[in-house]
Amino acid sequence: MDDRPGDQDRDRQGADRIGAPGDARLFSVVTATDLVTQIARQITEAIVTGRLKPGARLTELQLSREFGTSRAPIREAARLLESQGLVVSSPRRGFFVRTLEAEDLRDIYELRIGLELHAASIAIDRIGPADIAGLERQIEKMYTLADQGSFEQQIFEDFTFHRMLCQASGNRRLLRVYDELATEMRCGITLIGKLYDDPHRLAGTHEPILEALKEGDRDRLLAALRYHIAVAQDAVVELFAGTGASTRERGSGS
Amino acid sequence: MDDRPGDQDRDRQGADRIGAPGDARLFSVVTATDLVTQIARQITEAIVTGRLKPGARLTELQLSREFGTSRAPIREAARLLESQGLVVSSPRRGFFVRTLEAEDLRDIYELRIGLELHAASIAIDRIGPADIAGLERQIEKMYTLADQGSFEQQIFEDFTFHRMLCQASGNRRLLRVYDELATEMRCGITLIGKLYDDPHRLAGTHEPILEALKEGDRDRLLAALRYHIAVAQDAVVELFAGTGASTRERGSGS
DNA sequence: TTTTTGCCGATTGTCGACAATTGACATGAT
DNA sequence: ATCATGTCAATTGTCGACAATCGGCAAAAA
Repeated sequence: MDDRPGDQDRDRQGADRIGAPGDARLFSVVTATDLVTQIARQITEAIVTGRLKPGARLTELQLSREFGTSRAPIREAARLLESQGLVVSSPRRGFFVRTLEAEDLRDIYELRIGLELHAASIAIDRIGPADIAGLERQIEKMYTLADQGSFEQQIFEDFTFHRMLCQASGNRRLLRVYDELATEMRCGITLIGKLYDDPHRLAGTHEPILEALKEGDRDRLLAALRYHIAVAQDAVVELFAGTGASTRERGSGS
Repeated sequence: MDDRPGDQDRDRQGADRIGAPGDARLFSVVTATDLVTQIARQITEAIVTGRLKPGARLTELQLSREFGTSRAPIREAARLLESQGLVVSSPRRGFFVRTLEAEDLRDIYELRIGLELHAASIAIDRIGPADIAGLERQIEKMYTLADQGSFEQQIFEDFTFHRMLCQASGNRRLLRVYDELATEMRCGITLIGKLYDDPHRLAGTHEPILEALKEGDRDRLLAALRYHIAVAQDAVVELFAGTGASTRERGSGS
């Protein structure tokens, strides 16, 4: 009776050191990801890119026809997405793409402030040169993408920056919570459309954060980060309110 | 085509106002909860009470025999638990009850400090007399349970207090994150056994928090809360290290 | 006309079975 | 003795089908 899992929650991609150290890899790992993962990924993609509108109904039969699978993997993928808050399930009516109210966005950003400030406060004591260099490169990437690059890419790289910050805290659970929030934010942002008029400004607003982090100035770091997120929050909420106060269409009758 | 969910994420129990306002309810609602929910609940219960030891292997067949159902509900329940971090799944080996390392506990409590302090900082501006009264009652309950009451009940009521605090923030997502953390903490605490020598002390340590909250003194509130959680963290981590540095048994051979 | 009742289609909840893959063991070669 | 290979049981991944349940519509009664 073998009763121990192979690896707990190590990164699935981290299949390094196969042979002797320093050998050039001949092949890349090939993973047979199960249908559940693929389906969940595709649905997530459709939601965050806005191809699937909030409130859209998803029936298992329809999805299974579309994916060419049986309903079982669909169900599991849907449950996965439900636990991430991307869809909600009405007991016997099916799944619906999550609708975001203005209140939800407020909650998300409010929580995000607390989370990232805490992460930064921890990270400033633990961060090493490698992490700082990574953050610098990330800002660089954002600048180059500001000239050429889609809106979605810019948002994505912005999220990556903040993710790296959370990662620098060394707290896995904190990072997981950030990831959960990030999906929800993406879900809400894409349906707003253009967010920043000037992409360069988006890239630039990260520099004070990095500066304070480099100098080890906790107060300035927290202030800069709080300001940065609050600005984003105001922009999002305002734009969101402008587009109609809710992603859910009002009921036509009654 | 009807394309709107009946209710988004309102409480399922909240089936009030059936008839005219003020009528006495004749019957209580009867809910036919599906197998997945029941199974997930039972497994969770078994894990947090320690009946299922960390690292224990769970095969679908065994569980389906035990529950008397097919494997489908088992699978979905297991996935649900996995998303909550109570079990981990090795791709084709099955599910294993999550093992907690000392590092995990450190992460959990570290995150908890950030989360609850943020919650308190928000709540202090929004909290009303009703919430404060609720917190007071909760402390009372803890005192009475200190004399008579099981260890698990005391822990449970302690968690309830902190949960109410998070709830007072009015931020649904923050509350959700706390709930996630709470299950993980329960998962780790029960296997340690007795935590506080004096249950009265456990109840008493909450009073400074409530006092500061009542007076609207933010600094004192945060300090009291930080101290309270840090004490708990130290106690847990220390006891945890004492019992063997990890919930996972070391490999016997090798 | 309004309300109640019965029915029906649509959709999920659950099941049993098959196929694919894994890890472990035994066998054979070096 | 050690390593590689082939085989096998165990377990998951996936499928198609059946039954239970729900929401809505139409018909009948008031």
